[in-house]
Amino acid sequence: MTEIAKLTGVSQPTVSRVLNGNQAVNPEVRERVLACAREHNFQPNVIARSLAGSRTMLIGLVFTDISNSFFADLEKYLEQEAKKNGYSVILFNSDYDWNKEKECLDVMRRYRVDGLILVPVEENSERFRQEMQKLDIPAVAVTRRTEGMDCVYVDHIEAGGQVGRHLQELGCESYIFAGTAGDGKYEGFLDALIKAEPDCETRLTCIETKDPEKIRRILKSHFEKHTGRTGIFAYNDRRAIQIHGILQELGVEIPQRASLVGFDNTYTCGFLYPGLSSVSQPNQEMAVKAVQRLLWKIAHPDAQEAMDEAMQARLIVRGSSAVENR
Amino acid sequence: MTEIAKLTGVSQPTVSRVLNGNQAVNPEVRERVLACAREHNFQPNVIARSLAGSRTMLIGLVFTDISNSFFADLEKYLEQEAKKNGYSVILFNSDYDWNKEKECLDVMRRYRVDGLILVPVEENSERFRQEMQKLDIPAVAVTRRTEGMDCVYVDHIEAGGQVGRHLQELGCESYIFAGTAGDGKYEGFLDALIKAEPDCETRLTCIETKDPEKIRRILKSHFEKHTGRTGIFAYNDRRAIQIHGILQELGVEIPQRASLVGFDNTYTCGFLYPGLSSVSQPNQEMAVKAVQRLLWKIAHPDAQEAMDEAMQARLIVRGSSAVENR
DNA sequence: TTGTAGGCGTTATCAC
DNA sequence: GTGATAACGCCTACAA
Repeated sequence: MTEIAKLTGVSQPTVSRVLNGNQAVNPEVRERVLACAREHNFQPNVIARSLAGSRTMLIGLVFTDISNSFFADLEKYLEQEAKKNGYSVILFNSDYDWNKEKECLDVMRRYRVDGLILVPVEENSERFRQEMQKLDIPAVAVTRRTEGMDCVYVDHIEAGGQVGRHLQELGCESYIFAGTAGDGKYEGFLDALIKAEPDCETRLTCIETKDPEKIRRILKSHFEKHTGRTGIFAYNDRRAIQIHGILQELGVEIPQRASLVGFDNTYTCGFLYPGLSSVSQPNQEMAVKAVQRLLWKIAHPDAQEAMDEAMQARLIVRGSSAVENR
Repeated sequence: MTEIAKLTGVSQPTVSRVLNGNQAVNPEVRERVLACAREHNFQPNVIARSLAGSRTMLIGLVFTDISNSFFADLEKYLEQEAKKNGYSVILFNSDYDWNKEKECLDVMRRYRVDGLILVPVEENSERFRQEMQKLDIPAVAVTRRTEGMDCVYVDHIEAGGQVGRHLQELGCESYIFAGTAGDGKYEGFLDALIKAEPDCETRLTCIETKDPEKIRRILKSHFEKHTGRTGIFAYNDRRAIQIHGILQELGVEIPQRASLVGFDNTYTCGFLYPGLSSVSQPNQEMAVKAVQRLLWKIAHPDAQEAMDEAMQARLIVRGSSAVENR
């Protein structure tokens, strides 16, 4: 800037004013300065700007694992929305590790990011709450409901319910849930089933392991015992795709004997055969909402109430749980 | 820092020296300062540090599309390696759009990133070369070979060759390549085929479209006409998975009538049935190499020669192109 | 409308 | 060893 000031024969602050366009300057001077800046492809030093002003125009992103395509997708939309508002994103993975997450947060603090969007590892632990308090940076949690903190997420319980009702309509005789039993998806799923069949819990198996070999054995013995239709709900597409493959390998007909539903509606769902039914999360909307809320919090630092609004997921039915397939 | 200085009764620069640990300070003072810093959970302002010193400790990452799981995976390793060396990453997507890429680069310049790792949209265009020159930031291209610029990438031609030879060994009567004909993968694939069967080009079909319906029609008519074994090579797993599904839908036996090979070896490959053969890129090694090279360039700003080292891909054979499957 | 002065939180360069 | 003091590149008064 100083250089441009010299070249155009004005003072450095004037250059600043022209480039930021917020204050009145002589049109003639403005043109001269702009031309010079363009000519030299001047890019303002945002580092200096950050130091002088009070904003860094940085949004910190902390994911558990960006190589999960669901998060990768989300990050794209977050970045998009951030950029639209003049912000850039700085990104870290916590690897589902609380200590790494803590480290990430420290680094964010060092960078004096204006705001934080994160997928908390321990969304409701006390130490997480304390850490966030100590950090004192406007933050929004995504994907997970976080008590006492702004968050946007889809209602897993409700989504699980949708899946439960859907599989029930198909006339399943037994059910399998692949994932953690403590999950909201499980809860909603089970609740929906119980509502219509109070005794169904006896016909519901939960596969918690991730080991493909174990999953294979469990499924094999299950389908040897059960001849009727089984409704399977996997807590994410990755797991669902895995099960999809195992079922094919075992020669279990999809959807006739096994009706399968995944979660996240990743692009692969439509590519499989039969297509994988899956619960679609409103990714882009979540991203937009999270960024908007964050910007609002940045603008209103002493707002009290935390936003806690569940978004609706939508079940996309494909071949793997088609109602009729004859 | 100033505050800590006051609290401990030393000067601010001394605090700086203690915290950076590079200069000699009185051990007693050191302890006092460290304790105070810990107590207040002091996080140095890297923005100020960047402005004062000459390094931002930021590495800019420009991807074409991080929602592609191959890139997402790569970014994880890049970030990991960067962090290991004290760097943080700031991330942008170019969306395969040259103008957006240019914008990203400008923003990187504004942030005065110390170095740049990018997946260029137009790896060999003149305007890209000029832009990089103008930018004048140490940079390394990943994934794509880039004339005159440091780059780490896998040798697509060689990889295509591996696939060609593999499919040939299976005794295929015709071949399909799904992807852009100009690609290195295609080139190597074709070369390998021609080497053994000079006339094979007449039996090679190229599917360039991305439209699933069109792909479906082409495959359908192909397998109506050809009864022998067809070797199919898709330029990435995404496309391969799509074809995998279509083949199943059409009732074409894999691998007996259609032997399928993808590219990237994403996690889904092992989950499909039959498992999808795929070319595995050494993701982590590429990431490490890229970061290391970048750090080296940052340390040696006026090094002349560009590194241009191709890495080896490795074909992972699974059920979709199993040699025998009876 | 414009220039001058001071400061943002560090690092770097001096003397002491 | 340590404390002044001057940058770093910009923004925000304030004064002219």
